[in-house]
Amino acid sequence: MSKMNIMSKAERTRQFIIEASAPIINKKGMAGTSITDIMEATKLAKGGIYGNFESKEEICIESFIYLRAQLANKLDTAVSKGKTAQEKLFNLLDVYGNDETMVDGCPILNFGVDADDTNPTVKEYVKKAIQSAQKRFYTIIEDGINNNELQAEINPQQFSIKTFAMIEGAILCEKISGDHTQMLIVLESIKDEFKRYVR
Amino acid sequence: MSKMNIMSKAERTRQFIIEASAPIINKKGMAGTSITDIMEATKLAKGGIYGNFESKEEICIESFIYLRAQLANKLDTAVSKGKTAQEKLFNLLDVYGNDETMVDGCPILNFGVDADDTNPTVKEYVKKAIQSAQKRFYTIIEDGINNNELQAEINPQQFSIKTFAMIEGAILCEKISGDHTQMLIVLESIKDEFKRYVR
DNA sequence: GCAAATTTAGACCGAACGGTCTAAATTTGC
DNA sequence: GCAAATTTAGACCGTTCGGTCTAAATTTGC
Repeated sequence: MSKMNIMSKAERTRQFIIEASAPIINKKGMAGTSITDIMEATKLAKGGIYGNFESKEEICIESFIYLRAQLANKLDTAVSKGKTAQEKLFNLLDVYGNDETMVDGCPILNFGVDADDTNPTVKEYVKKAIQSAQKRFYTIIEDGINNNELQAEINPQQFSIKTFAMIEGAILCEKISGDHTQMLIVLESIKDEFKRYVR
Repeated sequence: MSKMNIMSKAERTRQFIIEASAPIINKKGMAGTSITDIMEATKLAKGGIYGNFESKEEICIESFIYLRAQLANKLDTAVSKGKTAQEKLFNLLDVYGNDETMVDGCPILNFGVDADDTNPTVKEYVKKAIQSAQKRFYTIIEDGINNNELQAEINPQQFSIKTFAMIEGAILCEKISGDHTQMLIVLESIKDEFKRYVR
């Protein structure tokens, strides 16, 4: 064919399978998602799947990596658009507060709970994802202190751990109760707490 | 036999199956737990299981109800041992902070994430469990205000939502990272925030 | 545009799945 | 302690599971 591409056919198909599978696995869980589900979502036959992945587990792992990267990009972009620590933090929180972002739920929460007692490989990836999500908050605070934008009394470690935990918990409550106001209350109170330390 | 019991044999067996299955389902998830797992844990054959339950789903539902009741009792007991709002809250938080309590993870978190997109019945039970867990915090604060132990500026709704979310998020982080200090940091900062409103 | 290499369809596999059913074992009421 | 009722064991069922394999289709390099 005259069409050319940087990625080989297999690489493109592989990526296509990941993108089609990720939201399903994120929703139904690793054990709850069957190869048949993935076949239906991709309109590929078994050979098309197993020619590109050696196991369902590999698809699950790559799906988490993909979802996590997507979300991290979105969050990093939001942060980078702020100039001050306050702008960065509030932009970041607003992404978490945007309904659209978490339509299928947070992959860290979903894969974390799913893999915790069943899949050490995925668990390790989730662990790294949690660390970098917390670090995103940490860095904003730390920079704010160094800039003299924030009082040195704010504890970046404590703030980042609290904030991340509160958001993940709020995602759970929001999804189960179908009530977005819980997330909004949480985000507002994080902002209020932050403001106490703005000089 | 001469042995008598308030519960019939079937009722006792049913309860035994629930108690044996609940920790497994809490760990491995509903889809991830097979009837064979339950047979092994109970040392019962299929007939012994299906003579007492009409489906795996029913076992899952009853397992959640059981785990939730166990946890609620533990938490309510801790609260009842406090005289002041502060004692009640701190006792409650200390149960969450006790490693032993959540050995297999929080059923609200585990079943919530698991059932969210897959099982509306379980989801509804989790929703009720979240509401009553939040209410436990709410009531402590509300009573504290009415007693004049707390300043009226504390917002019970906001406090209970934040606190519950933070704890659930901390359970996730703790289990994935294997680091109990995150939970301790969260609990300490909840206590610090509370103290700001003590008269 | 053609031959070689890669990729995909789909039949096929054994194992495990949730669930049923009957006969044996056990509990129960008296 | 015995007959009736209940409960349990485990063989059995059809379905679905994850995964393999070969032949056909497609992409690739030249």
